[in-house]
Amino acid sequence: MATIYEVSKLAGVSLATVSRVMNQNAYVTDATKQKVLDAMKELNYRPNSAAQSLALNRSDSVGVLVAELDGPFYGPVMAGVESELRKAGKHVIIAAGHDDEETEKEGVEFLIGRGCDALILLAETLPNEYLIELSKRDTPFVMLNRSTKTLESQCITLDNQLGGYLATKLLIEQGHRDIAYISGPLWKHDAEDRFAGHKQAMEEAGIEVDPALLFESDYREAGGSSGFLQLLNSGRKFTALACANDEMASGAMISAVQKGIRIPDDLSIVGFDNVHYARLLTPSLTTVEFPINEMGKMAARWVLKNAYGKTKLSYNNYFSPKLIQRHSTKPPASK
Amino acid sequence: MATIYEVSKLAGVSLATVSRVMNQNAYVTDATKQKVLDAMKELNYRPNSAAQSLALNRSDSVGVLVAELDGPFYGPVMAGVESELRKAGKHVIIAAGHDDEETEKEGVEFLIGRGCDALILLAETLPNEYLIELSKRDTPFVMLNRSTKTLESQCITLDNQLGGYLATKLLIEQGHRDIAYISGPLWKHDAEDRFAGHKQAMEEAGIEVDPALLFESDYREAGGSSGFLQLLNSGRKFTALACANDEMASGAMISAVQKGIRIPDDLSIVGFDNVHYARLLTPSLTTVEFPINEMGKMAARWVLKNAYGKTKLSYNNYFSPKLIQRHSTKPPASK
DNA sequence: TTGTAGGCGTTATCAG
DNA sequence: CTGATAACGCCTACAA
Repeated sequence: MATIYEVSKLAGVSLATVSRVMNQNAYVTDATKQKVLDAMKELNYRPNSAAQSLALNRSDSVGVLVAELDGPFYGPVMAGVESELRKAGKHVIIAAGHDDEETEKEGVEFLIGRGCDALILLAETLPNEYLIELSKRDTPFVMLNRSTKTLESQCITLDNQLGGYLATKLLIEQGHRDIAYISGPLWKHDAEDRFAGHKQAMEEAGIEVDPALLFESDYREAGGSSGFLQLLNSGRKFTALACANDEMASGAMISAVQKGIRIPDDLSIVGFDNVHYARLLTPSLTTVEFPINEMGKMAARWVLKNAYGKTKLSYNNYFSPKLIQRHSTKPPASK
Repeated sequence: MATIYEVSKLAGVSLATVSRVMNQNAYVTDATKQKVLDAMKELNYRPNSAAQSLALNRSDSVGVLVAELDGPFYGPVMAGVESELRKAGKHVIIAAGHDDEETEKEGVEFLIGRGCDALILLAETLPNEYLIELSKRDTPFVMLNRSTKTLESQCITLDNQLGGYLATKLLIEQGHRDIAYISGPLWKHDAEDRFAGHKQAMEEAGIEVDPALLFESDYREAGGSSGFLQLLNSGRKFTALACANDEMASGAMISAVQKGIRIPDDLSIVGFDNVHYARLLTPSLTTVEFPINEMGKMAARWVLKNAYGKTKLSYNNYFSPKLIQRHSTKPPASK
């Protein structure tokens, strides 16, 4: 690979001049500029980014940590981040945290070690203390779907509680009173908030939250299936089921159908996230929209603004969920 | 950030020694080694990877180019690649090509410019000539789901034709004779191959391929919907439909249901890829498995072997598709 | 076993 | 406007 030195020799100028035309940050005669450009073309010159990073103390790459690289939720985040960052000439380095504290920490160190200029973290298991420590180091970072008190300005969040509230409220408005709930792992902040929203809606309607109609699951499809089955076996009747995410809702739906339960006639189901395939289920799933792609873009803009000094950029760091009504919910059959 | 120089000073040794204990590639007294280790800990030292890259001419990162970062197909590829590479201490840099030739080329240059040691390409639009040119440059690369004659050893492929064949053959074996086909964009190699498999099965059964029962679409759900509708409006009867991927199959399925067509009673549908949600559709979708996650891992191993000299590693570069029978297919209703 | 010194490819600060 | 030259942080012969 050609170096800047060879280019300068061929063009008959000094390296400094070559560097100048590359970075267009200083005046160079059109004539010499042309000579340099020609030389670069002829040698098929590409700057060595490691050398640039070293000299500039900046790598033009930002690290993204998500739990998984596949799955209907994380894909759109990365897509949003990448599209926005790429436009700005920045690179995306990705690490998966697999919902494991140790792995997530390793991921962060991995990314920092790689010289990322900033980090975008979608991490559930990292303890607040760790994040606070991290904020004292030199790599700026922004968090998605997580709110840490002392780091508010670095958080891009969705009002999960409102989402949970809207979902259950719809059910109530439709006339349901016996409403079961399958939550995500309650140590996760968003699961906790969504559940709080559910309770809020119930209380507001004067309905007591029956512990027998609650099941704490894992945000996964299989977990939704087994949760539903447990609820069913408990013997307590319910005409509606709210799930803390669409994956569990789809699992529950599959299990319900297998048990001969008709949806929404015998049972209404509402999910959360509005993943891509929610619309494809039969019946199509009523759910709460989580604008995760958009939030990914906002995270990217946060980075552009706060780590790359693009001060003109603006971004949102608070999003509101919206209810998406489809066909998995309807008023309960009158007895 | 502390540098190797500060560590050496604190430990009272030379930089060379520090470097040696870091890289564990030369003998160092246990005593001095300990001193160095202590100093590193105390300063919370992390090597600067840009400097390492510059000195070693190696970045320990590999570039991955896929069409999209979301979607049910690409996620599992990245997950496979990342998991395998991460184990080996390599980083993954991701770029999206968006199925556009110019964007894909930019992506490749972007990745090379970033100093990737190797590339994993899942690119449909890059012309063979470009790839051949690329193979003459210094960054080794492997391609997924694409076979370029002169670059066979760098291709990890699935037998798409066999897959297409299996899908249609199932339909035929079930007694269908009037079989419609919605293909992917035929300029894509895999779409072409899958379609070839379809024709092969038809011919083998002595059934003529009726052009009125073919529709070339775009591999997307909406394309499957509109394709199906066109087929329906053509007036030609068909009792089964093979789609070149699951996304189009799901689109077709949705449209069929909206038209009051029962699946599989009135119409059998088979897809391709076995994406995650194929199982969640109603009825669950019969399809052809594309072990894309596994193939991603293989690509990673190719890189480890061919770009990082891990010669002991072995990998497969040829995969066979398997039919996954579910509930969207059954013998046609007897008239 | 340990230290010295040169080099990796760029950028940036000075002079000129 | 252009050219030396000193960083940037690390690796690796070569010496000691």
